Amino acid sequence: MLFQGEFNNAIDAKGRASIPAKFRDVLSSVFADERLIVTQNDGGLAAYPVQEWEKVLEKVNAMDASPLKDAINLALISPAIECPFDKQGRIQLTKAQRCYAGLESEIREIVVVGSINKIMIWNRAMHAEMRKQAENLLKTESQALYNLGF
Amino acid sequence: MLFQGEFNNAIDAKGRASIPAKFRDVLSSVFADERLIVTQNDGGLAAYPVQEWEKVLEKVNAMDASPLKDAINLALISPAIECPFDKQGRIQLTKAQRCYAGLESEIREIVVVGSINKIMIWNRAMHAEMRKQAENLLKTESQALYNLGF
DNA sequence: TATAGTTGCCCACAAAGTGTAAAAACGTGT
DNA sequence: ACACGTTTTTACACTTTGTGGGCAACTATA
Repeated sequence: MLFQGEFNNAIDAKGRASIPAKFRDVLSSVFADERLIVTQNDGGLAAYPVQEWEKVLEKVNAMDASPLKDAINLALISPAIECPFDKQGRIQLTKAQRCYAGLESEIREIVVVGSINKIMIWNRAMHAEMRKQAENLLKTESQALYNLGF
Repeated sequence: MLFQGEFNNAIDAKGRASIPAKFRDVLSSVFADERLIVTQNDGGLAAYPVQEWEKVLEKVNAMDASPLKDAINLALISPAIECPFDKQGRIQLTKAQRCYAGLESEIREIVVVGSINKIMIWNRAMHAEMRKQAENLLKTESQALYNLGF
């Protein structure tokens, strides 16, 4: 369990997103490397420690050519870019990244979510909507949840 | 990892496309050569550092004559021309190039995408459409993505 | 040779990105 | 509940980058 928990942070007017101190601690203590590779995934941004990202790259490179591989390259690999931290623990997101994640201009509210080996960054309103939909699905599956121990 | 990331830039009324500063840095620091060879590929424009382009040429030349080789020459090699930078970091695209890539007249919005050893330039709307289709495919392959570490 | 279109070069302005400092908010332990 | 240290946000100054426009040189066409 590396990255865990949700944090309601903000991006400033220049598009810098503050990453929770807990996640930065994980980066320096577990990975000894404060760099993040940020890509676009499923309407949000996904930030991987370099080490984890390289594992992903190797696996993708090992794939035979296929439409799936092309789609992965187009949608997930090409947009990926290293975003270094500044002294305040923030990363600068590019325009294209903010545009993709619905974080243009006036929108400052984000949620930063730990997801095992990566960190997800969402438009907070969008994330709330996704959660609502997930909860609706769960309501129809109470037996399955019970069996899982929830 | 040479060229990486997506950048929402513009072409001006004269057909000049600004290339992101990050890519220009890679050109001068890694290749020590600011020239780009621009060709047409898959509905967009592909720009190669001269050095990389020459590698491609050698490999194609080494092929035995075949319909495939002819097609490569016709569609990929012949249209290629060198596009030098102006002092503002832009390259001048020809009419034929803009026409091929769907960048006629009024269309100003492009996306410049790093793709390892080359730089792709797309009509932004077209690129968004391609991404959408890629993401649709990815949605049907969530198990495969998980296995790859995404 | 006149004309229109294209190309390259230059400048200038606006937008975006970077760095630093300080204030506000938060959490912890006493 | 209070004080303290940490974390996050705000604010401002400064630099870089991207974009638009002017102008002159060149090209092609008629």
